[in-house]
Amino acid sequence: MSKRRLAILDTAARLISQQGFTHTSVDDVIREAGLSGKSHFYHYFPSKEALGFEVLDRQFGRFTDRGLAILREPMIEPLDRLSLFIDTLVALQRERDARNGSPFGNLAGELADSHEGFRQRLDVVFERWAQQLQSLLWELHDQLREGVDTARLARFIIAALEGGMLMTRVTRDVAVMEGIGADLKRFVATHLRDGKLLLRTVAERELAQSAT
Amino acid sequence: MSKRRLAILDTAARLISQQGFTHTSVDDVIREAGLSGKSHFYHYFPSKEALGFEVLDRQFGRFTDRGLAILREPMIEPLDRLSLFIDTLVALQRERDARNGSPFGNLAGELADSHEGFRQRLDVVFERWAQQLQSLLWELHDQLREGVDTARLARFIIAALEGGMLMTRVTRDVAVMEGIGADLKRFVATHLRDGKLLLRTVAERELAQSAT
DNA sequence: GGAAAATAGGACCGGACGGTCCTAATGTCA
DNA sequence: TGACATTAGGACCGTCCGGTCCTATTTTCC
Repeated sequence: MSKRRLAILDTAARLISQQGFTHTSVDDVIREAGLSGKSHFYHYFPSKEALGFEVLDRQFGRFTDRGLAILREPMIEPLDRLSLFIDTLVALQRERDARNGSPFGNLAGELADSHEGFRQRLDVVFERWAQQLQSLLWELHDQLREGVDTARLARFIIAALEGGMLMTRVTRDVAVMEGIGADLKRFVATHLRDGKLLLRTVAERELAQSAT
Repeated sequence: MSKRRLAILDTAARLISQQGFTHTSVDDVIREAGLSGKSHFYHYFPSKEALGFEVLDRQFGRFTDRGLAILREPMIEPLDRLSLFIDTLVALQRERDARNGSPFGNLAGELADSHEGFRQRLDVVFERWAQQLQSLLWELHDQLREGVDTARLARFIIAALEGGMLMTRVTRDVAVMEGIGADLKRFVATHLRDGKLLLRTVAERELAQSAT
């Protein structure tokens, strides 16, 4: 994969997350990526749609490596991993000044009904995400109350997070996302045998670690 | 308000919820509403944007009258009202074959970042919605555990529902929405003093009513 | 009957946009 | 040196789209 190609993908990813797919023109990408013209762009990608698909795939790859990876960290306790993951998404909203939201949620909102190709890819994205969460919940199996539907809980976590990012984007208020993160942790905690155990925040986790 | 005007608004609402605002052209509306041409449309609306704003306002009006109204029903217990409201949104997804999702969430996903006018209107929509939920939670005040942040809980409920509708639209699977509705009820129940009290489903409510 | 609103129909404009085509210079590596 | 990918630059096309303008006819209501 050439450097240019990567630059185009990164530029497009940024523009799409800022303006949406429809609102991002090929000319925008060409200008922002410093290409010389249309033919330069079409030298690397057969169509705008193909670019969009690749951006989505790439974005999910990054998310898998950097975001979902937290869920698999072997050195951290499962519950703390989940807590950390939620904190990461909250922090992401803060960094972006409560703009942009979730790349997947945005594309879903924009194209799920009108573009079957994107819908299917997003379906896969959410399914993989749910699987990662489910794996973590399985690890917690002996700490979980009986009868917990892990698949359902995994989807609920995603829905709450995506809904939270959507509302944060509309209200432009990071506090919304913070509240939802906190509530979500408490909800997960109610599925534990020791019902009173709340998920620790990052700060508390670091404190506990430095104490040992 | 003339009949034509209303017909245009209804047609536009349908098209926008199916294809999104950007993807719905004025010519689409003209064709589907049976207008004679551009001038006929622009006789009633100054611009496509104005049409969009009015569609949104109207849709929220309907939602307030038919959806949020459940939250205010004086003859039903507050908890049952909330349960009914959640069931209503789940049923709506079922009716629509897990398509379309929430009109507000869709517009938010499509335009929150790129169109300030829509963003502000959607902000108001979510705020009013949250206020209605909060009023209901206040009614429940003496059944609630101490320290429950009603504003935060109200926003969480909306986020979970909107996220659920988004995921349902992507997966095309109503079961997703059903699971989220059920989990959401259980989450609300954990805020009650009697922690074991689960929110009743519509069926259970009717059973209980017919028994009295 | 007359004014005003509603309906009808169509030509047209300017801009955006996805995409094609063509030519030519420059770099890269065997 | 020759083959090939990359970079460069621009002309062009067809389509869609929001919006304007103009001219009539029909309906509604005072």
